[in-house]
Amino acid sequence: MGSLPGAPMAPADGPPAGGSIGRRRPTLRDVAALAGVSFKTVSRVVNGEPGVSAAVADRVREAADQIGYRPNAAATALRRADHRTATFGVLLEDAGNPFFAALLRGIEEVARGNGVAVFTSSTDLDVDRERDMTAAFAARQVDALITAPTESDAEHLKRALDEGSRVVLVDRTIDGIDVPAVLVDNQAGARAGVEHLIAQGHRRIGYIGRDPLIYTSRGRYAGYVEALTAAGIAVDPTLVRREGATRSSAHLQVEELLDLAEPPTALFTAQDLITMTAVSALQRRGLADRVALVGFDDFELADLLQPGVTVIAQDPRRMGALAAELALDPEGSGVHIVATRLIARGSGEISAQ
Amino acid sequence: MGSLPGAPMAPADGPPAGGSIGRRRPTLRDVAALAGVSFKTVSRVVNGEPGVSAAVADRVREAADQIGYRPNAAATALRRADHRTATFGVLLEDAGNPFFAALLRGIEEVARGNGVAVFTSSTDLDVDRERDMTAAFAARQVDALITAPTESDAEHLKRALDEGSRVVLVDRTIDGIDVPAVLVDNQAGARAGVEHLIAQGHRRIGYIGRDPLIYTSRGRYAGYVEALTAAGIAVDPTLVRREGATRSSAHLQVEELLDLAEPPTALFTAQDLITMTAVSALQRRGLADRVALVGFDDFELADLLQPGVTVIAQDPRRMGALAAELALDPEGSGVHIVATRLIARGSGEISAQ
DNA sequence: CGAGACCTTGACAACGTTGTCGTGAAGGCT
DNA sequence: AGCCTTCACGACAACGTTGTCAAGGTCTCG
Repeated sequence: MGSLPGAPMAPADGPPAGGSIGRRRPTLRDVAALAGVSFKTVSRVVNGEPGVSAAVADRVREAADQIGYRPNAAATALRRADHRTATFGVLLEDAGNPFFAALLRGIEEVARGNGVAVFTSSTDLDVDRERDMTAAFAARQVDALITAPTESDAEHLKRALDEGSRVVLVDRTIDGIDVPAVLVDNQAGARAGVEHLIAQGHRRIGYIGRDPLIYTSRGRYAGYVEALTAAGIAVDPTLVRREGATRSSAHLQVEELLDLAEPPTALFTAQDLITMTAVSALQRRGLADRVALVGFDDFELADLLQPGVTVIAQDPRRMGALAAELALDPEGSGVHIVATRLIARGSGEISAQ
Repeated sequence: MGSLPGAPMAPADGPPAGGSIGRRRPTLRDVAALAGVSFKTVSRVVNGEPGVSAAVADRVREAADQIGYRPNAAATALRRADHRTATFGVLLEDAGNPFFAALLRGIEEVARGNGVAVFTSSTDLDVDRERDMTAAFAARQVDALITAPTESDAEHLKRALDEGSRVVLVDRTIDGIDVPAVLVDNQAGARAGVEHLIAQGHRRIGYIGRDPLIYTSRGRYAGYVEALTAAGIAVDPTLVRREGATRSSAHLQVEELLDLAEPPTALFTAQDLITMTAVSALQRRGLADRVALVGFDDFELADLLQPGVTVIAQDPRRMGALAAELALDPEGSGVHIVATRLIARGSGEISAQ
């Protein structure tokens, strides 16, 4: 709409008084004029480059403080040979999910410590949105894109690479692109969880997970199968539900499992939201103390429920921090596996019969 | 304190032998050369400006697609008269807290719908960090800064305003600056919660909240006092704890209240994390069914605890969306109050005695 | 004391885009 | 036919910064 610079609402005097009067942001030239040097010298001082005498440097710094000079990020990004912007783009499934929220915090922390600002966006597994936001971040020349990719198509990421951004995968990986990644051994984690249930004597163990399209979902299901197979238990397809994308559908699937003629005596839930949903369904039926439950992902209050919920915990904050470090380091590479651990709280220790 | 320009060390970028430095990104000129027009014409087509014949426009679009042209955001931001960057900065206390996470999602959603990218950072109530990040976002010329300010000093926000960013406050407000805000009536909400407890016959109601320095904390405490006073109950300072900043200290304070010679028969907790902590402490003592509890903020699983936790719920997603809309609209102004509502789940309906 | 090396500083050209203005051609009107 | 307006397009400056190079001064050393 309004295309011209907004009409001056208030004649607010510049932050630190003096210097430039207009509301125009002070530039290198303004500082230079005040300090009586060339603007290039100011640039050198601001950037800590050598070749400026101490006396001049002090004078310049004083002038810069006085008029409140702050470098223009756009001009810097435009002109710099390396095109660095001190900016990351982070693309996760859902910043509202505690797992991703913690992951984001881990990234933020490392980024801030290095003077890097972080763009965020949630994809909600929408591939178009993912592509759009990748493009939006690439257009803004992020130094690195840290993403938990939704599907197997890597074209948009390749393009971001081509345009000079680093790419780091987190939580999920993808074929056809060679970039650093921070992952968890989903299969081993899930296997440990299911083995834990088997150790309590369970043989009919239900599985509720998300769409196999999701990377983590595939690994966790593989771990479930592996644990059963290793124990000589056949995988019973009627006990497996793999469409638990949303909360309500997960609820339905727990109900279905419990309604079977021969219901499972234990459940393995492959994600935090599904676990919460399962707890809800079990409680509603008064089965929370009878049906064992182990969930992938730790979550707040898991220890305060009755019984406490046994989980395979990840360390999302650490995963985020690690991903950010890989993003910062031009040499960073390889697949980094962050350990999971089983936290027994009661629900997973309910024995069969 | 990393700053945007001037990396401390200039690691000589990849040896020329490295070779994999991405191809130069195509520019307006590249498209122009391919289409056989001037680069200004390409600019017009890309921006949908009038004054280009349909035939030429088609040719230009084709050329742009062919070489994968994407506008350089830095150059645009630098050159545009209005300095718009289609970028917001969001500065909240903690993106890991479910309340703020939901708020962020609300902002994201509206922003994405309008082609705006969102910078995020958590302050953890650290004023220095808040200032630094405000500066970092302002340096990147965000169109708007949406923030839940920590303290009463508005200087850094005034400066962001001066430098051309809009500022929108959310969840908390601050004196000495006239900008739009999205708030909740903390006092009315807390009063409703405490009145709910009074209606169950409670007269010794403990209060556990955060530092009065925090805006929301002040309003909620005022609501507590107001409800008691209206019911003719004197405020007993021994029942009031207002330093529950961290989880562990909140735990301590619940313990202290319960250890009193005459302990409270009900608790009002002024924030989600404190409420969770209180639930934990009550459960550990086996008092969850005897001491009533109402908390400010709704949270995941509140309905699955035994008993379910009665809360004063906010609508953080809506608050975020509203804040983003105010940020988008150059005419947006005023203080917008989003309603709270009491959700009874059991813990708040435990009667005295 | 002179030559070269070094240090400090400045002039100037980019970076990729938008804003302003100019120009030639086409079209409308008298 | 002549003049004015409109249209399509291009030339060019400018945004605020960094990279390159050169100028002038000082220092070192033979």
